[in-house]
Amino acid sequence: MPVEWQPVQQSRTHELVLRSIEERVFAGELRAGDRLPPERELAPVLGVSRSALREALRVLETIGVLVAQPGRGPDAGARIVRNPDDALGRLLRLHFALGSYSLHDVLEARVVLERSSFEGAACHAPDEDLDEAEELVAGMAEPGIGVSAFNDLDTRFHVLIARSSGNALTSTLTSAVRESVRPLILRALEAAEDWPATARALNAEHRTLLTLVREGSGPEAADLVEWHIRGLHGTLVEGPTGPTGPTGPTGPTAP
Amino acid sequence: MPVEWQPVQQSRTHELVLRSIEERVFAGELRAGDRLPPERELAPVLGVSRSALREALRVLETIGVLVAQPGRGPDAGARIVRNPDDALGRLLRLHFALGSYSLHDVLEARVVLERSSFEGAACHAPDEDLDEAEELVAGMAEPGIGVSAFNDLDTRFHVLIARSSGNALTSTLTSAVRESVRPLILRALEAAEDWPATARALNAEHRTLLTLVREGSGPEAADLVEWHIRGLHGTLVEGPTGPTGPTGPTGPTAP
DNA sequence: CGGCGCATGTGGTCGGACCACAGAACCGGC
DNA sequence: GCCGGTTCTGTGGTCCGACCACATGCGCCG
Repeated sequence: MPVEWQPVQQSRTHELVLRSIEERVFAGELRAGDRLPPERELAPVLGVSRSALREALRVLETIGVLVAQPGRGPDAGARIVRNPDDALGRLLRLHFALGSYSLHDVLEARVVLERSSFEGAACHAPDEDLDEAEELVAGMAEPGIGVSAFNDLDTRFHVLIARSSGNALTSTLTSAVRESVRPLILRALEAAEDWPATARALNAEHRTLLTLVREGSGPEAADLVEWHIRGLHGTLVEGPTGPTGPTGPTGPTAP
Repeated sequence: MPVEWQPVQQSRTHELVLRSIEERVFAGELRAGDRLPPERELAPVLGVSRSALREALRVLETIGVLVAQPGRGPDAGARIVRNPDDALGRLLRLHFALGSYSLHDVLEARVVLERSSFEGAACHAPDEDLDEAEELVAGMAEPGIGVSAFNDLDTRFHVLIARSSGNALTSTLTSAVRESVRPLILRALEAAEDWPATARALNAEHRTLLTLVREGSGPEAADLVEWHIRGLHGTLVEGPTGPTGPTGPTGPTAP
């Protein structure tokens, strides 16, 4: 049994186009900032219809590798860009909603990633980022803050720390994972018995976290953020992210 | 400065369609295994052309939440599925090739994720997975194994451990991150001065790792895999371009 | 010389047509 | 009555041609 069987190469046209463009990217011939030829030119060059080409471009667009602008001028047309965050966020959100990942899995991933984020931030977070984080924490400490606004600021706080850790990849992953459970956290906060007390408790943790990061206590910050996340997730319940509908994402799963 | 400005909501038709379908997923109305109406029916219902609908479906397909099959019968049509791995892999590969992430970032992410994988595997990896891992390690120990085959087996080994750790999300992330640097590792192995010795050294680590996992020594396995990964990445060089050679799909079986 | 409008080029959308494929239904022979 | 092959039907996949919206840039006209 040397090598497992591979699914035969599907040859849908737009996939071939996609592969062709991908190869140019891998080969370094297409780099961020470069512009693709106009669709009406590129399609016949590749030997496909404009529709097929457009579907391939759409794929690249959703991956965050391409943006397209109509009009005329230096900014018009299809340009190669680097914007993975939106794509990754949408991917994880959808799959979490579909039940590809259990809440427990997401919790563990968050713990692992954010521990790394805070350790990294304690080492080399620029002061201006920490100042901005301070503002976010202050915003969350506003008395009478709404659950939704708190959730927004909390998300931005964690994402900001991740970004300031100096690692773009873990930052993106952290952000996407945090976003994917955002609706659940929102529901949990809304269901909190004593919301002001909950907010105060979370804020105390945020302040301590920030202090630890400022003084460079990476391991301590990592431990605290793990406790912070586990505590919050303990109040979450697994369920459809939407407002209605019974549970039971126990459908048959993909291999 | 209450809230930052947000880019105005683009209203490209296919994005609206996408949003509409996404909402159904978030609301739990569309679940894995469900089938969408045929394109020719759905398009007029949504009030868009078939092309616009198809572009939205293509997006969902690249995200890994949809598959489409022509023909007739229970398996035909567009079905909701859960297959995030391919999508995530393609996303990270492209962005790594574009330089969205530095090699150092990927290294750190690998360390963080795989530490978690091995710790999880030490706790609850099923024996059959470990047996399969044993086979992979044995395959890598074959004398005279080629660099490419070794790289294949090595990838499968790390991905298998990740999967057996019981966390689908970190498993997917681990796999995608490992895949994204696969071409670089391949080049590094090819450039190794004494390849057989290198292979022997890596294999010794693999065997020790597997032993540690079997006996449930999670932290020790985590430390060792960190050392294992850092050692290998230390030999990598940040290649401006990527994976495959100048042209061609360079079949993975090239001797 | 300056302002205004049209020509141009871009992506975005649409409708229709045809193709390939695979199950389903049908019909014939046995 | 059963089995076989043939035809029908419905699905996604592709292609074509046309038009739309928009932003730029040029040229015309005042």
